[in-house]
Amino acid sequence: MVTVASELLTSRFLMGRRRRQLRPDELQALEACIVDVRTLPARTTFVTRGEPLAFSTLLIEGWISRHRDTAEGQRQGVGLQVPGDFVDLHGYPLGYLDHDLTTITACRIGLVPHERLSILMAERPHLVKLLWFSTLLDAAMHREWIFRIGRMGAAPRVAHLICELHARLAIVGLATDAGFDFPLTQQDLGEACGLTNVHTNRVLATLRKRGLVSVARRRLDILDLPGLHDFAEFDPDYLFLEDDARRHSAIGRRAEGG
Amino acid sequence: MVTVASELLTSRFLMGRRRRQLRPDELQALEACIVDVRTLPARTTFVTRGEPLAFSTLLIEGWISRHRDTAEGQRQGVGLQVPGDFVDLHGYPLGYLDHDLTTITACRIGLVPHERLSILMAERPHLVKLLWFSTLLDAAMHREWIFRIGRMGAAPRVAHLICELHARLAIVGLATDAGFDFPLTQQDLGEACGLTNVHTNRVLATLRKRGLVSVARRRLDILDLPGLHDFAEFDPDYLFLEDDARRHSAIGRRAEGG
DNA sequence: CGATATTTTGACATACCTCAATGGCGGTGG
DNA sequence: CCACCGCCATTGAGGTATGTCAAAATATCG
Repeated sequence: MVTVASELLTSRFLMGRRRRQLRPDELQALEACIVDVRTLPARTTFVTRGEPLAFSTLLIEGWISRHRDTAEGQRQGVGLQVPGDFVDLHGYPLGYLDHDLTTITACRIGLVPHERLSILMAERPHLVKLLWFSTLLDAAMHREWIFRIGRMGAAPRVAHLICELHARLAIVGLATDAGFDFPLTQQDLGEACGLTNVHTNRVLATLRKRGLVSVARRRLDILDLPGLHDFAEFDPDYLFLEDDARRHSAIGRRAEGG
Repeated sequence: MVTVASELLTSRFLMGRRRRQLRPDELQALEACIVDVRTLPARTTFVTRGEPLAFSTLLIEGWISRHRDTAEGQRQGVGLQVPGDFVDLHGYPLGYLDHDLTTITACRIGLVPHERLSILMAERPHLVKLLWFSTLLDAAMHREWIFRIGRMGAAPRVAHLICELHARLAIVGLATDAGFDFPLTQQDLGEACGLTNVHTNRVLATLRKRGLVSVARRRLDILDLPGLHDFAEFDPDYLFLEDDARRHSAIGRRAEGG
């Protein structure tokens, strides 16, 4: 388990995106909005569709799934959240969510009352623009997911999600180009890709045979990152990474004419 | 063609959602942000992925598609915009878009410079929260699209999109429970649903045979709205409609215990 | 009224799903 | 430390929804 360098609960928020635009006083103001820190066990649904919300949740440690379920018990993932994500900030302007939030691993979360956000709205327009920006990152990822599920075959689809998770974890210091801790079951992965667990299993077998990635024992090993990016036709423009974050690893090299 | 009652270019913005929260002075302030009105011909791409943006676009009349294209020329729709939608307001916090914007019909659009939005940020926090809200509606629709494409069969999938468009057009006065003008080709519809045009054609045939909807000559006739909602398992919670808008037609009746 | 885009139909291919059984790993308690 | 139990991963056989390719019919536009 990697230790966070800074003491701040918000230390990973917007890391690798527009964090440099966060002035120290703004960061302090945001940090001060976190009135409580809680630990949730794995596989716990803590926000349900339609429930009125008075708090938003900053994810400090752990993984969270956003999902919608059918009456027949089928589940479609609509997002995956990793440390640094302001999981349900959109609950503040919306008032309730259209989907559920469930922990995948045990999680540490910070609670931010909506009244505090209203104070920021009035007093800190520049910070608010960054908060707004962070909710739009989710929307951009949603669009990529629509594209992925709508037009890509199963194997590149899974590969693409792995590329996305790698890029997002890398910028918050939780992945290297060699791999990362990976708590998703094949069931979870399938739910995020619109696939059954059985077919997800077969896809992972082909990705391993192709020498791209290997998933085992809650760990994902990247065998060939450029090959994986090619196979998935991964272009990280939609993640709105800072230039620095893109140069630090193979992420985004393709766009720079490699 | 329906005539807009009010003279305001923004008259349909947030109509049926939280428009009542827009105070008259806020509406005026927003209207004053529109520095230019233009007409675009049908089938014109006017914003491309990655291009730096200095304006956002309010759609006054016409239909617009948001989409991502593959290298091989396949297209996946990631959103459809109808009058009243602030099409690329998210370009303001993001700086550029991750997708393209293309007109489907000829369109009237209002241009809003980002500097004007920055002034609103500083001076009108309450209005900004409503603008933020409106961008999150897109995100909520994206999530529903992920669900639709990931877990529903082709026929309910198309039916669900039709339900969504009906609900959205109804609240801005462009649809009745009998139907609405429908400029999408079967190709367009397929692109929005992750289907081929051939299969979309077959799906529309079955929806007609089931007595649900009939699409012909740029017009969509609803034959059985409750039946359509049932078939699509349509629940409009994700559209964040005002209570009034939900009571005015069959939209949302199901949620009220019908 | 001709040209072009769109819709419709058919035959065939295939990617993914379903159901079902087996195998392996990890945690828990004796 | 070992044995058990439950979850998760893996494999197989067979079905089906949707895609592909191609041609004909029909609408739309200039």
